[in-house]
Amino acid sequence: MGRSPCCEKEHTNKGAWTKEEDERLVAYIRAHGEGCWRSLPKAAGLLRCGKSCRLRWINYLRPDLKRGNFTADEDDLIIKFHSLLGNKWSLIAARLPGRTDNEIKNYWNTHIRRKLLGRGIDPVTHRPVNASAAATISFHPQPQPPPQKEQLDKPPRCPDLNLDLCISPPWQDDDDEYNDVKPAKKLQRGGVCFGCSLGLQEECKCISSSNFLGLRAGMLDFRSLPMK
DNA sequence: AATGCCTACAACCGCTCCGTC
DNA sequence: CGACGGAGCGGTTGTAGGCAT
Repeated sequence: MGRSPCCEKEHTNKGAWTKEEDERLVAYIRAHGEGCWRSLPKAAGLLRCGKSCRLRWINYLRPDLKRGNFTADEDDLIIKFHSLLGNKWSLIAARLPGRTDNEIKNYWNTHIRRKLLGRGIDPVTHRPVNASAAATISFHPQPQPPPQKEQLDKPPRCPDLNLDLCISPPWQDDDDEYNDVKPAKKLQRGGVCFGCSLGLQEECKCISSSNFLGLRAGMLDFRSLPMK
């Protein structure tokens, strides 16, 4: 027995939203607030999936959205955040007020990726393209003997890449209790805050206050800080 | 004017996370 | 402690509009 679908597909509209649908959704959320997306469409009189309503509100209808072109400062921030966080668009969006994860993701794929490639920078590794190629080559520099069975079960590890989403002092690697914590929890349990890791925070109590990535303090507006 | 290609972005889909029971 | 269900995330797709031919 599988999970029940999030909505009755045969009774829901798909594709672009009409002005009337937008107005209904906005009016309902203004009156009742966000939340309970699954039941919202029915309550609001919309023939839409709850997920679709949530996406439309978050990415397009929310009143605090900035919209319009990205500034050069925002470009730089996105690149910096992406170099540290990877494709964690929601985390990046949380630090760019008025921007959504979808918007940043699209902007990255259509503009910034190309911009970095044009500068000869690999948009995935944030290293010069030639260096990335060299790193790839050096990863298997010589013909390798046939892998053992246990090696086949594990993906190859690149020695240059730490794929764990964790920016933290090295001592935490030896902390067994800490290693049992899921990555998302680790982000909230200490280490250097995101501002410090970028060199944007001049005075910060990130370690003592466990304010990594600004998750405890809420949204940080890095645009108010000097760019280096 | 017609056609084809390219770009940008809104929206969808499938999966994971996380709270609740 | 595991199952379930809602919410959220990230990858991908669809399509409208712009541009070149």
